[in-house]
Amino acid sequence: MTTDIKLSEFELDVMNILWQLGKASAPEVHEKIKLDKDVSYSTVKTIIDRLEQKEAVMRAEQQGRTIFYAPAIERETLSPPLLKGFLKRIFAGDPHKMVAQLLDNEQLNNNEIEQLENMLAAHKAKNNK
Amino acid sequence: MTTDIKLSEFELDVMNILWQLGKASAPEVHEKIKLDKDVSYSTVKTIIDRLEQKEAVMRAEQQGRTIFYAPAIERETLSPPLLKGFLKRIFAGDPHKMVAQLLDNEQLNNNEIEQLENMLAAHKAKNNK
DNA sequence: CATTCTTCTCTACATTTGTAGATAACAGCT
DNA sequence: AGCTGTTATCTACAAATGTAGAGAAGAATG
Repeated sequence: MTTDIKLSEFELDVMNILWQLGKASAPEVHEKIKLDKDVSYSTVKTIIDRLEQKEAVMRAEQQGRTIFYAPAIERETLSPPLLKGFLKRIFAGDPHKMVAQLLDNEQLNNNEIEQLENMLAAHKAKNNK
Repeated sequence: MTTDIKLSEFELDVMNILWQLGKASAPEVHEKIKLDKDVSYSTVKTIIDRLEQKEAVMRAEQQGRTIFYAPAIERETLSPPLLKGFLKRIFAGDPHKMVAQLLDNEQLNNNEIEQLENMLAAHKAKNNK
């Protein structure tokens, strides 16, 4: 019952910005969002308000009448259930399918692939312990 | 233009069943869905109808008055854009974050990890070519 | 064939989501 | 103090989504 929070795509876009910046005012978030799609300030502010309602963001600070918002939930808290659901829905719960596609889509260079290999090796080690 | 198709969670659940079974009647899909959550036949049928509307499924066969539906879109067609969006929203576009979490959440045994390692090796080889 | 069962079709509705305008209230400048 | 720009608040609305009942229509069976 803890992480029963459900965020929409747009809400996640905003969360992402906040996770990146740590905290930001609504106009700042608007600016960032506008790099991707053309929406009005009001729209963005509404999303932020809803996130506040859902207790996904909090008012962290205030300068004059400008409110700075910060995430009230960490990415690491949200992502596990989301990844699980996504995996299930899109890849029939099979991690291999997913990694395969990841490799096909993202053009990872050898360096990056090696990092992944290291991760795997580390996990194998942990399994064996 | 082509794959500008947008499916909801529930719709994806149904697609998943169809992808698994190849084809199925609405009552069959309902039965499968009920294993996970308790919804009425009507609800499931509505979702199927919407999928048909969206041209994600098609009527493949008819026995008596029972219609058998089949996917009109393959998982492999849908998943790349979805994975991309998901990666961006949930993991700030960083595949490493995602794989790390995948390893943490899914308990992969060494065998499975080795399969992933092979995949990576294959990709490295391809990169070098 | 009359009845019952199954599946489909149609309609409906509350909630969530994306979208934004109108207006209020404060801050900064002249 | 008055004006102007900025940000917040409030309200609204269409579309998408989850949900399901009522009723029709064909299939099965006594």
